[in-house]
Formats: sequence, structure tokens, C-alpha cells
Amino acid sequence: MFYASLLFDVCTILYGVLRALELRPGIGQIVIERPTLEEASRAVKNGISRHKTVILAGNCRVDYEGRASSKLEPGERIALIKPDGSVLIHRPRDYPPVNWQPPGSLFRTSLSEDGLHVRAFRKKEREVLDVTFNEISLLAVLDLKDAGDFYLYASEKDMQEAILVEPSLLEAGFKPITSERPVDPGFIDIIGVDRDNVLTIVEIKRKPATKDAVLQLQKYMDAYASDSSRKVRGILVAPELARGAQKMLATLGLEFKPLSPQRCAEVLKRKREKSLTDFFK
Amino acid sequence: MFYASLLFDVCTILYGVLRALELRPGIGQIVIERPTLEEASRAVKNGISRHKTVILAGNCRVDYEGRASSKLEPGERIALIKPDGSVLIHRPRDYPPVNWQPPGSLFRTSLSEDGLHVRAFRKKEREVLDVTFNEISLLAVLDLKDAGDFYLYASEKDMQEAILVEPSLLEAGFKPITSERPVDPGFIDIIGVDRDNVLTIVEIKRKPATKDAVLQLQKYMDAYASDSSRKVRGILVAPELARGAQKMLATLGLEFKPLSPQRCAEVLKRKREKSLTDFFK
DNA sequence: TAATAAATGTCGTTT
DNA sequence: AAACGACGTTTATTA
Repeated sequence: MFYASLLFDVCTILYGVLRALELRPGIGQIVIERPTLEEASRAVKNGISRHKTVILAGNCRVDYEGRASSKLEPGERIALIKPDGSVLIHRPRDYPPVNWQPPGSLFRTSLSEDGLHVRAFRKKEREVLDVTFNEISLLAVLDLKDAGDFYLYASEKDMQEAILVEPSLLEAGFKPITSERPVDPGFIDIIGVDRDNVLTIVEIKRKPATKDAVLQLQKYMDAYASDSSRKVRGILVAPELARGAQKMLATLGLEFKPLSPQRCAEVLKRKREKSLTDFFK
Repeated sequence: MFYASLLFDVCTILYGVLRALELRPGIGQIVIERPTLEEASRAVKNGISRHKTVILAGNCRVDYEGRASSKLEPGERIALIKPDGSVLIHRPRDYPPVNWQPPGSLFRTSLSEDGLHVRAFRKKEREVLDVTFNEISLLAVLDLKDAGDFYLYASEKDMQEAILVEPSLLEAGFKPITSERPVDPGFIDIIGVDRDNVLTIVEIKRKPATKDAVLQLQKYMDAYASDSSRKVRGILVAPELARGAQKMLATLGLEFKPLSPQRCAEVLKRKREKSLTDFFK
């Protein structure tokens, strides 16, 4: 056990020495556990100037001055500095960063008797973020290559909007009248009339519609059937019908229109592009 | 050079072996560069179950399914997993995470031929975040201790609100009438009457008030003096008066009330606590 | 550049 | 549990 520990320390020291001499080939990243503040200072400066992604973990205090002021007393946190000039200070809890600076920030790194200062400031906005580390447990300078495409498919709300701007997504001749109409149990997604002027109630689900969804639509139907003897159609819109929903739908005399959130997203995108094209011609 | 590289590799391997055997004493954190997926899997599982903070950097794809759906194609990112069950996926650019999961998420980590899967899900919200790493450049399991207090001092808006809910912050007997009133050049922060029913215009600054602030208040005064012969008081509220402002203030017959954003923040906090107390009694 | 609307907004407080 | 408002909101879109 003792020898293992000793061996480990020897390895760690050699590792550190070689790292400091930059003798490790072809890595493109720097990772140092418990670096000295001097080591960290050099690496951070170098990393920021070369537009790398820098991670610092350790004991720090944080001061912010801008639209408001804030002071965060010492504790162990993670600082994430990105090549685009954004900074995030994360405590070991909570989703939002406790302090931050948006992209475009400028940096000044310095050493003092207090510790390692990293200052991120935006001149125009007159905002300054100051992080002072007095102990660093982890330093990482990473060279992240990320060109992956990001696709966000529509939420239920977006599906609703897609049908409103392109009613033929539901069926030819459909005309929306209102949306988000409050009724007894909740909100009807869309109310409109079909090509034959028949009142049509639309319930939208972005996932395979279950029996619950069918019942929900039926409730809305009941609310309308009660105060009117007019014929009313009910259409359930969803990417697909879950098992069991088909039979219930048929029993209640309701209809189903398959529509995927992806499709809606595409239609909305095309509409936006079209309106942009129209604007320029 | 060759020997240095070789030596480095030997150190790295020994380091890894000793790490795997958990023979390193008294560190409380695990940091591995370019771990195997198996190593990473074990460490991540262990780290999450023991409520540590986990950082993973490397090539991954991300899928989200919940209120919306999203797909992020492969690229190098940083995953931050916190002890409170929050997850953040950060690309090497942008302030907001490209994907995330709020606190309270549950985790399932697994290995497949695709790579290392980390799934963060919230059952109640029916939201699932899936991150799949096929290559990991850095793994860190940190034991962050953070009990530091965070103080956010009020913004100007908050100072306004503090005076509105606790008018005696300005002076005894003050009664606010309107806030954010639009006038010719902009908005008057607060209009009210003092204990003698004299119309009072209040301009708030969260920083030492400069001559500009005095002039701004004077403009508002003029706007009111023009259509009324009533006596009107003008009070500048700020933590202090900047050099030069004192004389101008006296010349124009305006007044100054020192008030710090900190003080306002305290008052607001106490008010909130009080309303909470009232609720329970 | 300023104003407006959307967000997987999140995060509180209040009803 | 749902509703309402605030946020150092941030972000993108549009005039």
C-alpha cells in the first residue's frame, strides 16, 4: 500500500514535469490536478489567448458588478471559460450558473497574493465578473471541436401554430376560428370549420396519442354537444395512435390525423423563409 | 524526446492502474485523461451514486425528449452532472447549455457498442436526456464543498420596488402615487407626496449619483413645473453623491437621500420573509 | 440600434 | 397543483 502510494506520487510528479516541459506529444489538451496558482495562471492565459475551452475547479470567490452587484463568498466551484468569450461559474448545485458573462467578454488573468484572478468584462455593457481562486483542484485546457448540427423539433404549442398558419396540415378546406379556447375542463387547442362548414374540434398531441387523449377530446366534444345540436367533428392530431386508442376512437366516432412534430417544424420553417422571401421581392 | 514520451506513457499507464485500484490516498477526487469507456462508466456511476460532481468532456451525441425533442449530432462537448441531479451539456460556444435537465433528475449509466450512455430523466415531467459518448478526453469526479453565501445587491429596479413597498426608506410620511411614469424625456422612477402632501419626484441611481443624474432629475422637475405652479420637491436617491453633484444639487434646490442597493435588498428580503410568515400564522 | 416575442425558458411566490 | 411575475433573464427577429 505504501509503495503503491509512493509510486503514484512519483508518477504524478513525473507527469507534471513532463507536462510542464510540454513534452507530451499530440494531445492538444492540458489537464493538471492541483496545479500551483502559477502553473494555472500560465495555462489559463495561454488557453484563453489561443481560444481553447478552459475549466477551473477549486476554491474561489466571485464578484460581479454591472446591472446589479453580487458577491459570492469562498467555496468550491467550477468555472467554464469558452472560446467565444462566455464564462459560467457553477456551484455544485442548481441548473443556472451562480455568476456568468455572455459571449464576447474580454479577459484579464493575473496573480496576486489573494490568488489567481480571472476577470471577464464587457466594456460596452459596463459589466465585470471577477473570479479569484485561492486553490485549484483541477485545471483543464481543452481543444473542443464541435460542428455537429442541432435540431429542435416542435413542441405541442408549435404544432398548434403550424396548423394555424397552414390549416391544410389538418385537412384540405379546414379554417381555424380560435385557438386555446377555455372550456369546462381546460383548453381546446383549435376550433374551426371544415370544408362543409361543420364545426371541428382539434386536440393535438406531440406523442403517440393514448386513450387518455381520446377521452380528453371526447370531453371537449361533450362540452360542445351539450349546448348545441349542430353536428360537431372531433379530430385527434398526433404522430401516431397508441395501442388501444384506435378502438376507443372508432367507438366514440372521433377521427385521427397523423402529424409529426418534425413535419410541423419543417412547415413553420418554410413559412418563415417564405415570408422572408416575400419581404424582399 | 522519444524517451520523454515513452516515460510519459509509462507514468500515464501506472497512474491509470493505481487509480483503477483506488490506491491513491486522500484525494477525494478522480481525474482521468482519455479514460476507456469502461473506466469512465465505472467512475461516472460511482460518482453519481455518491453525489459527486461529474465532468465529462469528449465526443458525444445528445438526444432530448420531453416538452420538445432535440437531436444533437456528434461533436466534442462538456457534460456537467451535479449532485442535485441537474445536468448541463455545453458546446464550446454560447452561454446557455445546448441541452440540459433541471435538478431532481434520476440517472442511468450504461455501456453499449455505441459508447457510454448517460440518461437523465424526470419521471413526473416525462423528460429524458440521453448523452452518448464514443470518446472521452477528460473525466473528472469532484467532491466540491460549497457553503459560501451569495449576495445579490439590488438593481435600480429593485431599489424602486423597495421604496414602493417601504416608502419610509425615502423619508417618513412619504406616499408613492405612481412609478415608471412616462414624461417628455423618459420615465420618472417614482412620483408621490410627502408628509405635507407636497408633490415629490424621485430619481433613483444604484451608483454614486453624478451630475448627469442631477440634470436628469431637473428635467423631470421642469416637465412638472411647466404645467403647474404647485410646489414640487425633487429627491435624488443613490448610495452617495459623486464629486461635483453636491454643488449642482444645491444650486437647483434639489435634495439627496442616501440609500444603498444593499439596504434595499435587505428590505425586500425581509418583506418576502414577512409575507411568508404571515401566510403560516 | 432599439423594440418585441419566444424559450424544453427557470425559479420563485401566491392562490 | 396551477397561475402570475421577475430574471444581471438570454436569445433571436423585426422595424
